[in-house]
Amino acid sequence: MKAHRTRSQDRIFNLLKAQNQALSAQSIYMELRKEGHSIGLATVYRALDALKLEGVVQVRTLATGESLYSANQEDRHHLTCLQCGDSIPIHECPVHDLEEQLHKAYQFKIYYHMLEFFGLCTQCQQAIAQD
Amino acid sequence: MKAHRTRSQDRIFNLLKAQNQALSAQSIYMELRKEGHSIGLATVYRALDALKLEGVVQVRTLATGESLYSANQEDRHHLTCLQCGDSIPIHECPVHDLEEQLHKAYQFKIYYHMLEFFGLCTQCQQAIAQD
DNA sequence: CTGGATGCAAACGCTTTGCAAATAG
DNA sequence: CTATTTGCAAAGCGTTTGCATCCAG
Repeated sequence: MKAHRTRSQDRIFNLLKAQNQALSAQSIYMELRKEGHSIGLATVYRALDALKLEGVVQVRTLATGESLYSANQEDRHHLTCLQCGDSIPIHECPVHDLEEQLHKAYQFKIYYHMLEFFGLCTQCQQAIAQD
Repeated sequence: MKAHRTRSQDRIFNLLKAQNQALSAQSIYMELRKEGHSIGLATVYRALDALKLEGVVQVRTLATGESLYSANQEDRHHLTCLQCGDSIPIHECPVHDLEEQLHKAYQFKIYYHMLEFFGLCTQCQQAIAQD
């Protein structure tokens, strides 16, 4: 078991903790460069992988294939429009009890969950109706 | 509003309906070629987009960035291991009531939802402990 | 001195786009 | 005949990998 955390991992973890929203790997990269660190994109991805496996960073994969990373443990779920891609954050979340059950039933160590709703936002419903 | 559905859309929709598991765009493409249709990969993606917007096809994006498409309406949620990528399907789902509430609260037309759990499977928990 | 961590650039894989040919109505 | 759909090839974009260098212990 590797107890130790590298310098890049520390920097990235701190950056994420200071954030109140999820960041893409690319924006983490650009942010760190802006701060003067000569980090590489590959390192960002490698560090995120490690933090992910530690369970301290969670990932949300967008429909575009891009992944957003965050270190805060809040429930942030979304209503995402299939047409325009807009995401409305919601806070309701009825799955914590289930998480406990699943842990017992499958011996699976659950770090976090993702709950996303897909459909059409009000505007796009109207836009499509007018076609 | 486009009522009509193209030939490719029909073929793909039928293929998906006949399936009891979600398929990637690439495997849909290969399956249709195998059946003798001279379809292009671009057409597959375009048709999937249209079906998605109709609300008759749902998408699940893997951590790899690949998307899986399905036409069945079952609740198929998963426990996914962050290390080995293995997915255990589960059937519990406590979010349908919430869906109704959200529809009313946000005027958002919900087609489907995705509920995914991430962590470590039993094997990977052990493998990591032995490092 | 040695193994891991790092940066860069090239490779990779899925997806999207440009465009001309085929097709539908 | 006009608009839409299609297939192909090329481009796009986020991510991963190969490799030489750097750094920590």
